[in-house]
Amino acid sequence: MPVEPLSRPRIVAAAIDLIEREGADAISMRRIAADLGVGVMSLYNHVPNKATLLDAVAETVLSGIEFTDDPDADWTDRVRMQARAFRQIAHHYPRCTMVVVSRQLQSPAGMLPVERALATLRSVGFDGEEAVRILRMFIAYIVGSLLREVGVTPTFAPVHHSQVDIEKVDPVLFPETRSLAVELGACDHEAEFEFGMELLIQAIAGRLAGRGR
Amino acid sequence: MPVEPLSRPRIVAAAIDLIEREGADAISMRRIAADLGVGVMSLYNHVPNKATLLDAVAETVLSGIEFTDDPDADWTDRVRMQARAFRQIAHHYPRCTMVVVSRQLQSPAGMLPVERALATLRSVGFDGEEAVRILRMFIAYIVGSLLREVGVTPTFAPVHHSQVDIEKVDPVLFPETRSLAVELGACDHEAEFEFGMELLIQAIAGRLAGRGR
DNA sequence: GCGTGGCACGTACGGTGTACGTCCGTCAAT
DNA sequence: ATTGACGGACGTACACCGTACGTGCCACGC
Repeated sequence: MPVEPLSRPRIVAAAIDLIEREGADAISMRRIAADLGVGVMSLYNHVPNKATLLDAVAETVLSGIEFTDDPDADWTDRVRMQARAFRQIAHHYPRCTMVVVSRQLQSPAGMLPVERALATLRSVGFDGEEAVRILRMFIAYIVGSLLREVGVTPTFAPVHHSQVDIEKVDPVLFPETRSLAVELGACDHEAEFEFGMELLIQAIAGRLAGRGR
Repeated sequence: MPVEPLSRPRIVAAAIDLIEREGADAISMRRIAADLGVGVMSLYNHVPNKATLLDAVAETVLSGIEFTDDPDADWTDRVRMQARAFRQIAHHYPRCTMVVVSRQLQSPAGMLPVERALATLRSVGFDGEEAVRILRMFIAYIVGSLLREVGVTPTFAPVHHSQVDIEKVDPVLFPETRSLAVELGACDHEAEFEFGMELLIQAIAGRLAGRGR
């Protein structure tokens, strides 16, 4: 039986699968090869080294983003949709998120979202420099949010939902932290993300209005 | 001559030093021990394992933040100062930044900035829930910004200041990216950070005003 | 004097990424 | 049909990693 021949996409897929099953730390060339039922060194016929394999993982994950842009919609809705699409990767590939954000890559997969966002911002009336700045700000916010989301479940450890043991914090040194312990302990990532995003949209909308005068 | 006895702070300092000199990837218990002129296993008398050593690194770096809070200043200035203080770590310890943000820790070092920020926000009039949300948004933005700043110099590689080879991008597929290549290539991190921060402050100021009516 | 406990250290084991050489199946040119 | 080249799968080997474990030293309380 001719098993599917080894190929770069198959290797990348196996890597993603392994990361999602056992976490980013568990990944190794030997484990990937074993999962594929193949010798370790065979991988190197298709991938130059581990680092570029991880780059390929990031690129593949990123290219899985589904952008459904409606040019007729309100521009704020278009921004919302694009930001949410980006965040979706954290749900589809939670364990891969750290790999993606910790590795800046220069490829069409990373450029397409950029192109879409710039087009949207420019169509609203922002000039080039502003569009780039606003985009960078959005990306920083989204990346930071994703890091928080995945950071809270590094290994899907026992729930441990409160970051800090309430009893342990000194009420005189940290009065606010103490009194807000319950709010700090719980975190509805979805709501949190939407809250910040709305604030950002509102801020750039204000900037747009102030610019029109 | 009685060389300074081995101790946890000395080990942590050596680790930070090593990371700053050779990058986060170069760190290993053997290298740290060698730098200290000491056997590898001696480290384990003061540190249970590598993971908690890195936690200690993060905590030490974080506790180096200098907060100079002026309770009489305008609250927007106080927020500005706290955000900038946080970002300072990326300048003092550029190579350590990734270690810090990729590791959520629960310790006074991580809690003090939180306490300060919450106190500031509450003093302005935000209720607990809002203060936590706003703080989380700010942290997400700052962390994302720091990641961008350190990501651009992963190994202090040859300048390589333009993320993408302008010639390589297809002008029909990526018209905006192409026409904004120069803006995308250059990035004044300081200005970029300030821009986003001002937008955020403006946004929450607007929220505060709207809340007062 | 004599335990005793902390600390530095060496050795060893199982893991990692990957350089290198070898083997074999396929295909082109003779 | 024979030969030659070549690409891909694979095994071996090396340097390095984190760390469990045992050994020896030295300063201390009794």
